[in-house]
Amino acid sequence: MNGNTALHIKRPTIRDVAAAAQVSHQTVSRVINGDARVAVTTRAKVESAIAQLGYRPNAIARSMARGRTHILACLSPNLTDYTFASIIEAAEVEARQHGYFMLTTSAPTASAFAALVDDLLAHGRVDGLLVINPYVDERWHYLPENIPLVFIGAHPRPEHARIGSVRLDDELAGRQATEHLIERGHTRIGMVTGPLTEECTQDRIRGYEHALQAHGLPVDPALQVVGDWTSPAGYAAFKRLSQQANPPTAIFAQNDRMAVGVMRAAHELGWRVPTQLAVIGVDDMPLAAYFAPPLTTLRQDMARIGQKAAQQLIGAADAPATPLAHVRLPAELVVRAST
Amino acid sequence: MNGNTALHIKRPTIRDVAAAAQVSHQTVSRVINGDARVAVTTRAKVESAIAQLGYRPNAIARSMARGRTHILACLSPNLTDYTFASIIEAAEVEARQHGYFMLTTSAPTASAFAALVDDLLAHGRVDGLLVINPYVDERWHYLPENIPLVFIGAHPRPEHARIGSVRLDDELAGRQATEHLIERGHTRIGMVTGPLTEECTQDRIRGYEHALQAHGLPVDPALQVVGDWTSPAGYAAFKRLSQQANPPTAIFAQNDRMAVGVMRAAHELGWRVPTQLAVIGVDDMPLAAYFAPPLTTLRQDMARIGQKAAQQLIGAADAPATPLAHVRLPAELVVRAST
DNA sequence: GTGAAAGCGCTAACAA
DNA sequence: TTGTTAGCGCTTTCAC
Repeated sequence: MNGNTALHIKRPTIRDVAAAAQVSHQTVSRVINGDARVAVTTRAKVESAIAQLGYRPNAIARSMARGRTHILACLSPNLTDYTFASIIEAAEVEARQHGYFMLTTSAPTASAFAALVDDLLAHGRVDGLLVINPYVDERWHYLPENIPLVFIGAHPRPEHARIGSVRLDDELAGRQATEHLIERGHTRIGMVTGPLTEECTQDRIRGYEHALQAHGLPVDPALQVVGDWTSPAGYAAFKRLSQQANPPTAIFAQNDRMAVGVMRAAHELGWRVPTQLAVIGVDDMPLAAYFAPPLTTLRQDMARIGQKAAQQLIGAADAPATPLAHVRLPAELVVRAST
Repeated sequence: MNGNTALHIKRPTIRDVAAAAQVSHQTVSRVINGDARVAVTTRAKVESAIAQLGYRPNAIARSMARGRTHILACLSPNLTDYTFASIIEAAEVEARQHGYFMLTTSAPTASAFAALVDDLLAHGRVDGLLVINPYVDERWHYLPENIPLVFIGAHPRPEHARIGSVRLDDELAGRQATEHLIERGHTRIGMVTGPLTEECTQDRIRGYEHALQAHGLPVDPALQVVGDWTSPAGYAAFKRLSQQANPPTAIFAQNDRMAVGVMRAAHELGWRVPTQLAVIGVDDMPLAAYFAPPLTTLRQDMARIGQKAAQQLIGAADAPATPLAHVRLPAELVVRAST
């Protein structure tokens, strides 16, 4: 058998099996769907015919008849961000264990997102949607209404009822990071944030401010710089912060990439980390331990986030009445050498 | 209109449109498929009915009738490796521009791969397969025969006819890296490789050896250490290489992550980079510029690889007779401060 | 327990 | 140029 002939072999259908087993195609359908109302002997006959012909049910035909595709889609701003990729990978694995496949798509802008949702949904291709960072821009305006939805990394706004969510407990993470720096004796703690429009940015800010207040430390707006999650943003932020009359002795960067940018700027300016400047990030990306010095950070359990999100979505896809939950997972402090 | 009612609205079908426009459903089909044989007036009537009802063709029904799904799948060892993720992202964007969606799946092991292929293919869910790193293990044994296939990162073996491929010109990259170090004056150049079973590892080794020979330098097996693409492997490799009586003054790491591991080990041992040890990697991952010192590397154009691979696969899916090609893309030297 | 009939929404072949 | 008639492979009534 070679590829050429294989291309032209017509796969057996339920009717071929029925003919071989000398039953109706309906009985075959019952067998492959595990229907109890089939005599043992009949079932055996059918099963042997299935094995003999190498029959496999056609997923498209099933989707057609049932009105469900057993395909989920994940809409992410991109696929290359390590946190997104890890979440998607875990979600996909979980989905597959429940008999679902995952279509992954990236939509860098709100309008690309809108087009994507339209394509995906209007055509009835998917049974549910995982949306990573729905509030990263205006994309949430284009959310569909007639399909199960689970957000990752954000809590649905009040107007979005019936949407599940899974995310890091960002406020707690902000508090943990800040308290760790306070415990190390720092009192002037700077912060590099994500974009202010993102909910997790706001939550991490809140955690930071609560921690300072809880320890009787002032909240100085001059110590906060807005970034965009990239290393260059962290780099620029510290160049700015370091010029202050009374510069910070520690930086809480809201993610690892910005933390790395901060360290690079500090290095260029001749500041030693951690003795002259302590730096802490969030995420625990795989290379965190390989910077100079190895980065202290708050580990986010991406695998668990993806898994939980997929579970919720599948629950809702399988049984539309399933109530959706809002899950928050804690971060774990990983102390290395940058603090 | 709220989510609840939307859930129960039955989407209009081709027949609803036909009724509204007072034509046969077949005429509607012709209109939505851009068939020329439709009178202008009829077309206008149909189009306005479509607009009015908000009709959208159902993709599943189309797949059913046409026997094609317009879905491709990408099988990757994982989704989190930056190079894989970039390739997949680009392939997905390209696919979507041609009306295809991309199902992404990760199969860490050969047996997971086999199960996946079986699920995907037997059920007739996809029109083509992108396989990243098919020779990473025994997974290539489980390749399907009756569907267009494109490999990424490896050239199909002779027994796999009719399979396309796209990859980096690994031999050239190995040569470029080595020659760059030679130009810097190094004569004892160590190498940390990927797993020897992978084709790209072998090709990069070949490029390295050719470069040495071309410059009259000896090929010393004691200077080569096998790694597994991870940072810890690079770290361990240099710890070993540094203990030699006559240790190397430069290291060609076959990817950036291992290069970073090498730099970390060197740092711990008190070797200064690049004065006492030059280090070059391959990939140009986004954080390459943020290590200490910033990493010199050979940039791999992942976006282009993914795009080319998707183009080939789509060509083959759209017209099965399309000949498949074997594309090799050159790497680009990016000089930073580690050499 | 089993089978016959109808239909999911669309495309394709053939008529008109 | 348009409409009619058959399916695609399966599930879902509803009989028997």
